[in-house]
Amino acid sequence: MEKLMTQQRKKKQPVAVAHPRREQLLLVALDLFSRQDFSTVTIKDIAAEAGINTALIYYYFENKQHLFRSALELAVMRSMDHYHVLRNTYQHPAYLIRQWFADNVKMSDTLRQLLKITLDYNSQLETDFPISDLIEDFYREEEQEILSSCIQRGAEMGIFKAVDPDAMARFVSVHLDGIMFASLVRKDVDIASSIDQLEMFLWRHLDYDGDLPMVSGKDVDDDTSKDR
Amino acid sequence: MEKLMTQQRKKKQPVAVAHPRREQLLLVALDLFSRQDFSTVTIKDIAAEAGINTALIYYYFENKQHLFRSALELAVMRSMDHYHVLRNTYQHPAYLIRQWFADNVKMSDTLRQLLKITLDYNSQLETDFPISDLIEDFYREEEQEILSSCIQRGAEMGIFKAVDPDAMARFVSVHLDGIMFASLVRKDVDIASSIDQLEMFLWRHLDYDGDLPMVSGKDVDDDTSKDR
DNA sequence: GTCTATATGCAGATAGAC
DNA sequence: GTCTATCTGCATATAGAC
Repeated sequence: MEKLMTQQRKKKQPVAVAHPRREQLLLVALDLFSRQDFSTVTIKDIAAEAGINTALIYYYFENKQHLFRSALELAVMRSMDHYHVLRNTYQHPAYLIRQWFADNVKMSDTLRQLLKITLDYNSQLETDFPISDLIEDFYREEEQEILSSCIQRGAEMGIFKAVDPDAMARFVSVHLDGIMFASLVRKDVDIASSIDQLEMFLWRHLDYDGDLPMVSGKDVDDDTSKDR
Repeated sequence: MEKLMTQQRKKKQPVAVAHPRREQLLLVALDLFSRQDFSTVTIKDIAAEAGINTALIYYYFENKQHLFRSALELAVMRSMDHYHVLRNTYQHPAYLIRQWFADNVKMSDTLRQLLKITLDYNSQLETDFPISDLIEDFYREEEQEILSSCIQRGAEMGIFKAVDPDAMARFVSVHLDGIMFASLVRKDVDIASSIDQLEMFLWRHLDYDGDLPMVSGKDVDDDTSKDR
């Protein structure tokens, strides 16, 4: 019996959007995997949450690990799509950076999920198929393609002080991870204000007053926000 | 049959040091739990690594979760002891802060373990006995007792610019978490230089040149370093 | 495609000898 | 204290009817 995923594998689009049931399963899995971890989420849980039978999952996915990987792929691709739209919507470095921060606040749930799942994955499936490529892509998009290039362009335009763009981008990105992590393990963390504070720090280090008018009405819509 | 741990529970010192076998098990567990996570580390693994029989673990610990919790307690207490010694060794705010950074580099393995285990714990045992108290203690010691008070004292001495000490301490502490997290999921993270960079940022924000002579020979010894 | 029924294996935990 | 032997339950995964 030729199964579905072998066909999926051949396509260039690994995260299926065409198959509604498959996608539904991915979304359910993503949600569960982000709240608990790989081992505590059972196939039955996922099936129950999706309202289908346990065995059906094995029609759409080879096994639990592949389901997990696919769910993670979906999450990463969504975030990267978002970044991509963001990059193409704003040209001005300061605007783009400011909007990037705002989006991170809006997407904080999704990002926190991603962060937690990534960490799980690392300790669970080290031996198996790699995931690092996905994660590296994600961070490169975020750091190099957005932050670093903005900082560099801003310096060339003369509105930012010249700093090492890569180092600065890395610093901000690492701190953002810290915020997400802290919000997972500590009660008294306010993500929005923490990100605000991070933004202030960045402006200060770029010798930029950051006193931009908020670009309202042009928000890049976060289509994952309806998850909650 | 009255088991051992009931006696342990009565003592004021929950992490046993008196029982060598028990402590050995905790150390082995700590090591394994930090590399994999709660579900993938089996009782058999721990027993095998410790060179004893599976059943013996249940003589020393009620069940797997209690073993896990005890191991985490041990790790937290060790770190807090370390902080405590550090606090009592250096009085000068700038020295203490500088040494705090240096120690974090030296203890980075331990801290990374702690961070990962904490996150695991949160997603595994939410319903069970709480761990938040331990973690909160740990962070308070690190942030409030060391960083925040140093920043404040430095400001009173006139060597640091006056900033909100708690906010600044929080920022540094969160960033440190970010570094540890990043080093877990990304290949190209150099902990030492990342922490160095964080230290630079702090000095800059305190308007302090940070050009202290290194206090050599007075290092607070890290007695957990022999783990590796 | 979706289900029922079931095989398989393994991890956590216990009983009890020594 | 430490072991051998074993129970129990549950999660992944498969076979096969519809």
